[in-house]
Amino acid sequence: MPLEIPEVVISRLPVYYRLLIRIQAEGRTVISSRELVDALGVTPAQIRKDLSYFGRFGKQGRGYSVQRLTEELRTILGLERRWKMVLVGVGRLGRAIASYHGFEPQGFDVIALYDADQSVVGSEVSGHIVRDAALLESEVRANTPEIGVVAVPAEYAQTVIDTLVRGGVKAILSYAPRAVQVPRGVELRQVDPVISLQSITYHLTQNIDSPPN
Amino acid sequence: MPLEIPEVVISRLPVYYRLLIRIQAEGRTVISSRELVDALGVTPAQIRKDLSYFGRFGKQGRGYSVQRLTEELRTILGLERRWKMVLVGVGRLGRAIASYHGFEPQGFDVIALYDADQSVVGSEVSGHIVRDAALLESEVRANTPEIGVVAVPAEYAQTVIDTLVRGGVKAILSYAPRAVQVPRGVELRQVDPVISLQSITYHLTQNIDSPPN
DNA sequence: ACATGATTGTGCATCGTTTCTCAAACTCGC
DNA sequence: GCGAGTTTGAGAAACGATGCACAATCATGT
Repeated sequence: MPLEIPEVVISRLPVYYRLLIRIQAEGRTVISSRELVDALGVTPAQIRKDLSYFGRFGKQGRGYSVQRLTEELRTILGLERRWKMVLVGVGRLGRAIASYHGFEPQGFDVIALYDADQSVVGSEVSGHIVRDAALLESEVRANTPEIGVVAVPAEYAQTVIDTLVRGGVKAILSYAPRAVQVPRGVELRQVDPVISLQSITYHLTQNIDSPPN
Repeated sequence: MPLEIPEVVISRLPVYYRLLIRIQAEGRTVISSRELVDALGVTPAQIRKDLSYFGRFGKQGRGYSVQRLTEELRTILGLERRWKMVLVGVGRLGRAIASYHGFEPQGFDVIALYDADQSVVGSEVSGHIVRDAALLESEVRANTPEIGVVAVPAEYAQTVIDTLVRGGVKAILSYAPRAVQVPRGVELRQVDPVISLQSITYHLTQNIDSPPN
């Protein structure tokens, strides 16, 4: 059943989920697709259609129960359990990721740090002893983290990803500024602010005088 | 002329550009759309069609001149000049961004840092004296940075963005984990690893036994 | 000079996504 | 309990993006 759901729809669900958490914290109990739209950049029809791929969660004339919908999305997205991540690369960027406090409250635990540089292996970073990247594949196999986070220099990214995949990781979050490949069945997401900036500058260059809208 | 070019096309150009830089560094002078595909996840036809929105850069029977195409993309994307950015929020995340060495070589300069916390205002971070966020709007107006980078806690993100926009910034790169709004004519990109992870876990939850592909 | 083989640029068909629309279902006030 | 007003869910239309296929063009070797 869930195999024909468009990827764009999936990518919007976490946005809905996060907004609902906030609305719930504000004490609202019911909300319509129309009201959800105001905070997001989408149409009511799109929200309704997106949700309709997974079931009928709303009530005509009323809207959606905030609690019910939050729970449904949590289930759909697989956020009722915790997920284990290993972080490879403990340079400047890796350290920032390791010390980021935004993962843990959302159910994502960094369980180990790896680096190939022997001068940092063995040192402590954010409560973890940095482990030797040579041990990566075997330890991933043993500890079965689901997600590998890659923060190594661009030229090593593909090799590290290949190692993670051989170890059995099923998803990669890459911060390396390079196009990389994963085999079918492995999920890949890339975090790349420079790429984002470079599509921004295209638009800034076009609107030499800004549009009168 | 360039106003009907699909946004998806624009978003792929920086990826092509980055790959071409690497190919150029490797000494290749000519490359076909077919070969470009191997490193990326797209079809040759898509690359050709994407490029054809902007002109005819290839030669039949041969392919594209790596140098010519790199230069064309640099021009199209507006990367022949430098761009000024201000960074708002000098917490853990903001410091990591301020010290990131990946922006400057690509033409993006952080010209100033701001924070509302008086205990960090005046201190030095990555070669800049942190300035008072109360001065943000007037100093943005005076110094005309094109891009505002937002790394404040989620609850302040919208307010900071509104201030940046009032000051005349025409693009926002937001690291805040919250849906935010910008007026028409202002470009917005969001960097949000948790959102990426949450679409990953949807797929990990589906493939309880991995697909046989 | 010509034949062979390669590769572009693009019209067209296909595929996917978004938006429109409306019957059905619900709420609320009287 | 009834009527007015809302809002959902989903089929269908509209829109947009992708991939196919091929004529046109170029390089190369004989």
